Amino acid sequence: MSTPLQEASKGRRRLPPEERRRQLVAIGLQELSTRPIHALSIDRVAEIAGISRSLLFRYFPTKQDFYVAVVGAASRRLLRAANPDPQEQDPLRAVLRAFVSFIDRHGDNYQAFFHSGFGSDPQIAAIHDSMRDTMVERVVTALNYDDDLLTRIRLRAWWALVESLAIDRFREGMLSVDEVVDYSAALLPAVLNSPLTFPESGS
Amino acid sequence: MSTPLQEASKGRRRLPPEERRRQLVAIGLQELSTRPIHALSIDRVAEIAGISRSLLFRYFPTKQDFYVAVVGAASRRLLRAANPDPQEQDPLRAVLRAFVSFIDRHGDNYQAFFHSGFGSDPQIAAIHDSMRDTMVERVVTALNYDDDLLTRIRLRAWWALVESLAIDRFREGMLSVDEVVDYSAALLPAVLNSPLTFPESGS
DNA sequence: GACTACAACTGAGCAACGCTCAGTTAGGCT
DNA sequence: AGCCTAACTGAGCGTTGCTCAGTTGTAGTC
Repeated sequence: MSTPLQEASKGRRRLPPEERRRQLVAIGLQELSTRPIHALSIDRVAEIAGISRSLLFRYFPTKQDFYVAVVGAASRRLLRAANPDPQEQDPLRAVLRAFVSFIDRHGDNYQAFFHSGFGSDPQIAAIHDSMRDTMVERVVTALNYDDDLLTRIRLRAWWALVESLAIDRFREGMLSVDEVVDYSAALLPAVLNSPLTFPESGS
Repeated sequence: MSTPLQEASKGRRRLPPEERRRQLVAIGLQELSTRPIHALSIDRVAEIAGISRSLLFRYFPTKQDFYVAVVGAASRRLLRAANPDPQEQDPLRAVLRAFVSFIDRHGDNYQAFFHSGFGSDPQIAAIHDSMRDTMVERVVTALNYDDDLLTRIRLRAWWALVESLAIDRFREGMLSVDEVVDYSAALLPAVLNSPLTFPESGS
């Protein structure tokens, strides 16, 4: 859209670094949504960008660096796009609706980047975890809740449930966004209040 | 243990194909639990096994084939190891306890193979999905439940919650297996009975 | 508008990779 | 002993990730 991936035929070269970097990451975003990393060569990225492989290594000294940058960008894009609408009355529903409707629009990409299983790549797993934590953080904020570790564990589990619902909704296409939002919100009290440990501090 | 990964120094060669295959998969299982595929070379596997790269390609015509075989084996191992104890009174709790305590014993491996995020490798994603479906199937069987699509979606979501709990328990180490089992079981009725769609067939 | 200087860029090339194929040899059979 | 199947190897091809010495576009000065 705003940044063309391929140079115009006779097109300009010698972009400012920031712009080139963005172009390369954009290409990675596009390519890695259909292919795993080990099936994407640096040569292919360079060819699409219309530059030499060497230049790519100036921006990303290692293929892994490129990979991490692309996945980080995907994560940031999700967090930006799934930002809750501050206008909405119910802040919890706002977070949920933002996320579920993001999956509605970009479900295939989301699955490719964050739900396909597998990897055991620590850097990538860290990005994934941090993304999930940010979403949970938003829920905590929306709820004005204490966030001790146990509550965090409950909320992470609940969020995994929400994620599964959002993806199944996208795949099966038989539930509305509102149904998923309402159902998820309805389950939250049970998740937060069902007893988990026997000798709790408070209560 | 039963199958040594490395040949004994002066050791025998020329294994029967089935045994060699098992050895290679075992090596893959071990290596891929710490490293992503694109960081594991066929040369390394061959070297550990004490054979030439060429031989490996007789068993697995493609690195991807090898990868798929290893992941499939990991999946089968999980399903076998997390089999519910038929002795147990409560069949639902049996499934849960089997799974949670499997994670307890092999959490790091499970994370590496099935929870690290990422991939967008269709064959791998298919194995992951099928594994999760099998676990949900066991729950359906344990409950003697109708399994229409909507119930499946609910159960898959609930299972995602259970998975998250089991992994967090493993990572944080502050919950007992029983606490996670009881909590998960306690949440199931709410998951199954909270309204999801407005015009349901029954009720 | 030519000169300079910096930095965006390239091309040739290396080691390691996935993968192939024409062979070699171990080991069970008669 | 000799044979014959098939488990195995080694040399080698194209491609990959990555390096480095060099080239060239372009912004700033005069």
